[in-house]
Amino acid sequence: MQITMQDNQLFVTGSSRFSARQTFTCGQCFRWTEQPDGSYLGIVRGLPARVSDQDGALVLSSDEQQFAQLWRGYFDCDTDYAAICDSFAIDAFTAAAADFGRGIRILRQEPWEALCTFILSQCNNIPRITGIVDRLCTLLGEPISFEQQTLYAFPSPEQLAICTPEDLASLRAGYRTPYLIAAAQAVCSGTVDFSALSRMDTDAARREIMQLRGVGRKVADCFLLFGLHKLDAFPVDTWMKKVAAYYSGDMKQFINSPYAGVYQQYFFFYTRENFS
DNA sequence: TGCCAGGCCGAAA
DNA sequence: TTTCGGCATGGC
Repeated sequence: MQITMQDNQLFVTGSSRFSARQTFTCGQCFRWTEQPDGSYLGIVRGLPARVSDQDGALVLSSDEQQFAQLWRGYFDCDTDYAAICDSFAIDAFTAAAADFGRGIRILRQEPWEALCTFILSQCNNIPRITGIVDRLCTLLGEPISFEQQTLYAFPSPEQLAICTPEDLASLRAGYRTPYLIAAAQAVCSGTVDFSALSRMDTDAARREIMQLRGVGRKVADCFLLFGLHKLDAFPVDTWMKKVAAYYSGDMKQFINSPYAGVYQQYFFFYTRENFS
């Protein structure tokens, strides 16, 4: 990994090229908004940033200290994605999927935010999920000024735990609203402990988080992958069937792979763009 | 207008 | 264990 500073921007290059569009629009996160110049604005753990890519480099409005504290981990800069991509390519379909999504990084998102956004994702579409999350942050999140704009941090569990469904009616999240409040209360009471879940193996963590109302196998696996970066989380029995319908090969070697969760996102991105 | 979205829950078979 | 209707809402 190489880091250079130029015009108050950090350029990060490594073994794999980075694509802001692929990383932010592949469906793993819902809080980065595209700007007219093609860059993206977002907030992670209360810290705002502008992110873009240039010749495969990750370009970040950050200093080196903040990069070391937050963005290096968030963008998973120490993982060799080129090697992972290459390992996918065992036939024409997987090679095409890997090449198609070669700029994706599996972000290390804040667990609480990932849990909420994937609770909201159930039986929903990405534009609407994005809208609900945006309204949630505008309603309850801390406003933060950044480059003459106001961005909103993701609200804390404590803020959500004291809300009633009526308080959140403006989100228009439908039957998902009580699930969100219940999750917040579980986090506040210590029933759900992200640090403890992070230390568990994937199956144990899945069983724990599925105790929450409104968290089934699909939401749980998205939380495990995107919130806890457990790359072996994999919802074989849900949407992957749709992928398998397009794909006649043997899925077992993917399901058993330590990078099964990463496959999930590459396949999802590839099939969504090409088959939907 | 009608279909369906990156589901989950609970009842019934 | 599997199947199925209901659930809120709104993109397309």
